[in-house]
Amino acid sequence: MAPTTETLTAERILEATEEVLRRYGPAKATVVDVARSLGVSHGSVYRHFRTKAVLREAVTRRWLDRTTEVLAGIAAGDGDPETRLRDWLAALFAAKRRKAGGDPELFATYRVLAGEAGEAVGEHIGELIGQLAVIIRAGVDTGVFTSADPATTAAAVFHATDRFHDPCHAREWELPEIQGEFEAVVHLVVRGLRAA
Amino acid sequence: MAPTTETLTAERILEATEEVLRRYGPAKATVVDVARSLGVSHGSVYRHFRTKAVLREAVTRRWLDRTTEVLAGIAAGDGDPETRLRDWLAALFAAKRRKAGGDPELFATYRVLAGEAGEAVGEHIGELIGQLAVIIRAGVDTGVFTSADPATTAAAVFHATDRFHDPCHAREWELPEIQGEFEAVVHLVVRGLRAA
DNA sequence: CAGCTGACAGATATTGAAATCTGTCAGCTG
DNA sequence: CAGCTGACAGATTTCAATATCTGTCAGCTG
Repeated sequence: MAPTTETLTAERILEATEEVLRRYGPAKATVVDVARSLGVSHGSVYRHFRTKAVLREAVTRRWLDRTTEVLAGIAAGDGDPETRLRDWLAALFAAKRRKAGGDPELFATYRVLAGEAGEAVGEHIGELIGQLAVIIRAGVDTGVFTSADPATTAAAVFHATDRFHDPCHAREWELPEIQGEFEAVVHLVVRGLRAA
Repeated sequence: MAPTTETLTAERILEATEEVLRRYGPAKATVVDVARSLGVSHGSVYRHFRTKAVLREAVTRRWLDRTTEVLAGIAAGDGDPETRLRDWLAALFAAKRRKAGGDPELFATYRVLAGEAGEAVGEHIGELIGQLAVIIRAGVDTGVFTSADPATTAAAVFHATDRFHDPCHAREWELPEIQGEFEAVVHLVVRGLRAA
């Protein structure tokens, strides 16, 4: 498709793979398609990624990391912890909702990839819970939150809000009442964190 | 299969449909199979259920109602509301986990049916949230809980625990850490309900 | 005549042969 | 000689022919 003289790098292959996935979807995107779009033989792709699964997982990881970075900025902020927590949860929900609603096909594609990816998703969730733990610890330190074990509490906050970030609930994010439900859950969770 | 002299009733058709679904799964269970297992022609089945979709939804409703009944007993209890809430949530989670883990194929079958059913699932969820609202109102009345609007709060409690009852999370119910996660979320939610 | 049957039209699912893909590797090329 | 190619074996997917199913209804049966 686009025969270039440039060197074939892992980076260029990942870019091309993302493009092919966007165009053909997860079921029909093949390694041969990726090679074709780079103007090389598929054997060359296998030089950089041992298998198709490894290539796909690398694409998934990239995609997940983009979300992580944005939220890391909020978690590392220095404002009042309760506001930071609310902002973080709202940002996560908004990002997910935007992706799912804005380009449903691409979102569906990444949902399939995430289902295939072995470690990647678990690690991503671990990072997000780690960010929540930072916020909660900050709250405990300033005396606005209570928690015997911030890591466990962070996981609880993450799971209590699963409905608003786990892709398996994506269909429900279109419902008109979803924003109210989100606010009610956040209200309940924040109350549960407050120092007695 | 079992030609009986008994009258053909909606009840008997539902029973046979459940059996056929259990045996063949949701993809291969046909109206013809149901009729065959009752020893009648498929035209007779259509006399009681206008379409295959209506028949399947009726089966789904039956299945959902079995869960509702068990929990209604707990919700209507007269013990301390916090304990009642904990028991109710634990019973819901235990029931789901037992069904999903005990007979995964049957559970997968009902998951497909629930996905097809239009109103049925929404109504079922509405009933469960209604039961939670009863418990929360009891807690507000006795002064152990605080809630400006028990109906909204009940929905928030239900959604905060989605991870532990929504079938889309069924795979995670096998994880060893799930029980701890459940307890952490319940702890957080109960704290959020307590009167300040 | 109330309830059931079975043939039918259009929609959907199954099947198996042909096409394509994955992953490997010996050898070509710059 | 480092990096790429393209043919290959076995696995997977596609596609079109074939079979089955859904929903209807005129007519049979007890």
